[in-house]
Amino acid sequence: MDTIPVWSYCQATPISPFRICAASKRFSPLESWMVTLAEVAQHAGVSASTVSYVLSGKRSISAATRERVEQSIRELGYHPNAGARALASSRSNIIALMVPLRTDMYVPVMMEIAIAVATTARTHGYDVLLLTGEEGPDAVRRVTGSGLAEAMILMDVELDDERLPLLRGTDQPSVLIGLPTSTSGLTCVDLDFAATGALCAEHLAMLGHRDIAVIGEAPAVYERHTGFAERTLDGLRSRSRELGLRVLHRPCEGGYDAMALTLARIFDERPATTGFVVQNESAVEPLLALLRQQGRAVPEDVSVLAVCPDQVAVQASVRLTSVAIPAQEMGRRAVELLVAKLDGRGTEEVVLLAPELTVRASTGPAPAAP
Amino acid sequence: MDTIPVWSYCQATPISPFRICAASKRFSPLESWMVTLAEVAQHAGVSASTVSYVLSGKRSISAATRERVEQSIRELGYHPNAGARALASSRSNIIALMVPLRTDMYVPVMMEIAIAVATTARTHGYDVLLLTGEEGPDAVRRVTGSGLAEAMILMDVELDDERLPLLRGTDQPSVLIGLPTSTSGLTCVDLDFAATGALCAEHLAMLGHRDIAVIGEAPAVYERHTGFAERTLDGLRSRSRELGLRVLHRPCEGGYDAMALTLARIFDERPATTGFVVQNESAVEPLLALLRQQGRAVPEDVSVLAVCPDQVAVQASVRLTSVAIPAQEMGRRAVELLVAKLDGRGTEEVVLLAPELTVRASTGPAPAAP
DNA sequence: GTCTCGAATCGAAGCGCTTCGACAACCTAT
DNA sequence: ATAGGTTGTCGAAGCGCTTCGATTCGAGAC
Repeated sequence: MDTIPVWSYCQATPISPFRICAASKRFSPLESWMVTLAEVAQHAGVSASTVSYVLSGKRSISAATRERVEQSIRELGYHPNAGARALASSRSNIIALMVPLRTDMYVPVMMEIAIAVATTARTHGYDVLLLTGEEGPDAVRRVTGSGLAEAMILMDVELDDERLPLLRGTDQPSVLIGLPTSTSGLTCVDLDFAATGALCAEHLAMLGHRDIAVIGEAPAVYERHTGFAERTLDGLRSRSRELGLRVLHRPCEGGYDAMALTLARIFDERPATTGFVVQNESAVEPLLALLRQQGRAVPEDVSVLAVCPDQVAVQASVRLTSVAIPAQEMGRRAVELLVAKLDGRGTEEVVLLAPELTVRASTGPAPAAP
Repeated sequence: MDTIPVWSYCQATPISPFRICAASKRFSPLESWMVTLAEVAQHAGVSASTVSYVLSGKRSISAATRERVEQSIRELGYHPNAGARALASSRSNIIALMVPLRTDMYVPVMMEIAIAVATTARTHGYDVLLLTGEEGPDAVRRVTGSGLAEAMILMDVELDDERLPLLRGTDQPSVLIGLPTSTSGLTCVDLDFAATGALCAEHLAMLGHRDIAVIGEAPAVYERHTGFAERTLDGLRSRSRELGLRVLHRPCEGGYDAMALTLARIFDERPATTGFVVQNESAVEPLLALLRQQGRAVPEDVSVLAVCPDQVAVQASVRLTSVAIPAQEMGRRAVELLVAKLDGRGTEEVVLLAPELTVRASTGPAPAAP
């Protein structure tokens, strides 16, 4: 729809010899030889600064002028040059998003967060630069140092993340998705995993279960002290203690073979186990299949409670009672907090989203003791 | 091959006397402690242009000078300003990656591609801007127009994608991951899905199967004419014809309920079906479970052949014979083609990766006809 | 000893935009 | 009328970097 009548401004605006020569070399009307602010200004018969103010709205402009300028912008197909803008204003309108390089867990959640970040950022006029964890702390230095991005969002935060000192040491706004051990001077968004764990314990306790098992993420996830995994466990354990539940925690790689081993060990050690909490998407289906195979009915004999996105819960072979992971919400909130900081409103703050448990078909009253 | 960015050495941002005097001249609010080229030049006792040439290597510099400059860069913790660079050189060193907004299919593959793109891009000195499909063609216009990104990679290309005319009409390099109907003037990377389909047909035919069923992606995927789904089907169908296989194709939403319905219909219409080709990650596990439940053994009674990443194939309840989707390779190749174009080498080109079938435990000889 | 050429360096002119101070032109209130 | 505010617009000074001559200085070539 942006038809660009090249001729109209070729005739009208001999700005510089450079321009003329470039324009005459030009072929297709769609081609992006950049139209500049100055050209728009000349076309509209105003000064460059006026056009700039029309664009930014930082000074009042008469309706007539504004209209004329906007018309010219449309006619010429003008797009402000991002580099020039960034240079002159020290604002790049880009925020960096650092996603984990590893794909040993929860890829769909990561993706959903990333997409939510990107779309929310756009509604606030920002673009998103995608950084992988590969570069590690250097990426933070590079991006802050070069002014490429004016703020950043970090995912997959470890409890004692090595990027945090850098973040604290810079005046560049940032938001973490995840919750490190110390949050002083930081802004964080996350599901309240401790409350999530507690909620799981409560639900199972309420149903009369006494022995429960937690099927966690892969051991590696715990070894590098990923916050959410440990926090879920802590919350679940401490609430369990209060409620008199016995808890067994077993990390699990996911997949059938690993799950089979894990499950065998669990029933070996605690034959009376009747409740499962699973926080590993790739372990859900294997668990259900193995239970079925062993003749344990869900939810009559054992209950299974998952911590996973709703979509996974409803697509499983048994519709799972679950605590949802609100990936989109997390991405959205992170951007909003960041934008608030960039606008000067907004503060250091920790936002913990309250967990919500949805009862579906995988949990029920504990069976009467044999 | 690529110049190594000197500034990546520096560990911190030490304070220098020069900064103080320069800073007092300046009142940029946010980046008031940015070290500039000029400051490095002054510190090293050379002119700004010399520093620039040290950085870019575009003119010869004596070893002594080079060293002095690099020393200063390190001491001052200098990072070139991205905006200024982009403005002066018209090269932003950013490539845009447009990912699909929808998450109705193959999220892990998308994520893997995205990460491969990001890491490969970094090795060539580029950063990646994350665009979602939400903005549609406008995003292309915005990004090319503003010079924000100097090139772009598009994922989730439809057969007759509305972004293609824009791409053809601009001189901005681009690479598609996927294969539209017409590729003239475009560079594309994709798995050769037609060959993939053919390969599946061959494998099952070789094993003696006569009636096969294809469990495809959700109907919506076909309705919007996503290339890979249709091409797989075409390849499979035409090779099947040659081999005398009868083919039934049923799209499927994924999940247990949808799969149960689909499967029932298939056996209704073609009771003699003994081979399945699945191209829908979320349908794999349901299919296996249902077959098991119906007393059909895999691979003795029916064979199941998947088109999916290897990781999915080995984690399933039966180790699946599969044609791999080489997500990483695709991302990597896309970037390499793009960089080649940006460097002036490289041409329009269609790269189709040859499919590779790995035999695992889910396919075997067709059972003797009853 | 002069001439030429290449290597090494510098100075200056932008790149396209934002922003600040200046200034007309018009309003009110005196 | 005049002082004092608005309002709308302009000119010019950068932002930090790249790049294109121009310049200097030795080292051969003659």
